[in-house]
Amino acid sequence: MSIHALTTEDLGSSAQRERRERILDATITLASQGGFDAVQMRAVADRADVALGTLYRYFPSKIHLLVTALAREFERTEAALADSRIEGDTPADRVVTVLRWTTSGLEDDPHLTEALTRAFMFADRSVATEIRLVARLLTRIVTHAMHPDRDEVDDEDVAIARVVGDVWLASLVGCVTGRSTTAETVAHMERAVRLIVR
Amino acid sequence: MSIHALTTEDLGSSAQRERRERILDATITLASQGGFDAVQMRAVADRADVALGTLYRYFPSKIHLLVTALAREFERTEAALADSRIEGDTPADRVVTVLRWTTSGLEDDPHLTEALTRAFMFADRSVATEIRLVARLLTRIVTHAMHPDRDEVDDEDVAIARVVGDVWLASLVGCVTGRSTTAETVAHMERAVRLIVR
DNA sequence: TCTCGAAATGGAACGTGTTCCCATTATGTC
DNA sequence: GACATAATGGGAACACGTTCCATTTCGAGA
Repeated sequence: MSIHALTTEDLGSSAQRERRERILDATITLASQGGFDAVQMRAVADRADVALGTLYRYFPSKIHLLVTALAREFERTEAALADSRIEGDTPADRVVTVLRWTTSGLEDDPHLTEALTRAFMFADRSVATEIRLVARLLTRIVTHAMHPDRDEVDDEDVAIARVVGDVWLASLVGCVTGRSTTAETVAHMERAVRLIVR
Repeated sequence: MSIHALTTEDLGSSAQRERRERILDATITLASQGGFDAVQMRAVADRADVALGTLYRYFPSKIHLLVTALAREFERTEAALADSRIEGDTPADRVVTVLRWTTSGLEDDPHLTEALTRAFMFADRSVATEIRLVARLLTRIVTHAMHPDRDEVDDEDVAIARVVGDVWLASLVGCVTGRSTTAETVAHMERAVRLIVR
């Protein structure tokens, strides 16, 4: 397995950018229909109208593919949140709002959630770059909810946001593994946030 | 894949109990030598002197196998902790002590840590029983550190312990995916515990 | 327009988790 | 001890992630 996936900048031609988008679209579609197991590399290649070898040239493994798709979703989420005013008077309230909002999005598409979560959790060191990107996005989403007005945040806030992110991920895993229902997950997250964010 | 793994109670004969233990021992040995990828079902079967079909009769998947092995490790950890006096004057101090202790154990055997963590994180609903067992053990270990004297704990404590467990798991994932070093992980966990446990 | 190197294609092939089958062996009952 | 049943052994077979290669297509520069 090669070390690096092709990043957006590497792709000169627009045909390549389009191929890349088609691949990620196909990934999301399949994931959303049948979850992690349904994202089969041959199926992704077929649906994206791309040869298997090409798929592997763009994304060196199924995990890279899914984690990159997750990063793209997060980027869209962040973009959507950047524009909108977040409900809530205190940082904790706003973080809860964002988590609720995100979680309900996931609830609407449990297969997709399962696929992306499991990929993220199963990743190993070779996916470090993509993982870091996702972690950074998640932290930014949380810190932005805490302080929508600020552009800069201090270390303390980042640490808090990371803990919130940890709880969020662990909660997702709990949901995906059937350890807890969505309602329980939301309640747990809310309780955790009120413990952590003050 | 069948739904249930054979639990200890199901195994009448001592030959069966021994086989089961041999399988789990082989799993730990292989995991500790080469991590998740080295735990290959044929290799486990060979080393445990058991046929592949028998292995699958005892543990319906590689994930069941690894998560069960993790549960056994946790049971031993809990037993070891139950006897010993835990250093620290406050609940937070004691929780930090326990996490440090456990984490250093994992640091000594990074391959094993990687194998067990990734299995736990990759598990799906079919492993719910084993996952729940592990989660219960983890919660008990933390609540016991918080209140070594009490036998009963209230809901609040359980909620707190679950958040701590969440952070611990997310930190492990961070370690395994190469997002953070062991030192960073320990620091992050410690900071989180002091935020959460009061 | 032609040429050349890079990218894409189509498909074979390999490794490992998982399933299946059936002959053999242990286990428990009469 | 003989039998019925279940458990085990041994190994082939299948599925899907991944690799590899021969061939074709594409696109930029002469």
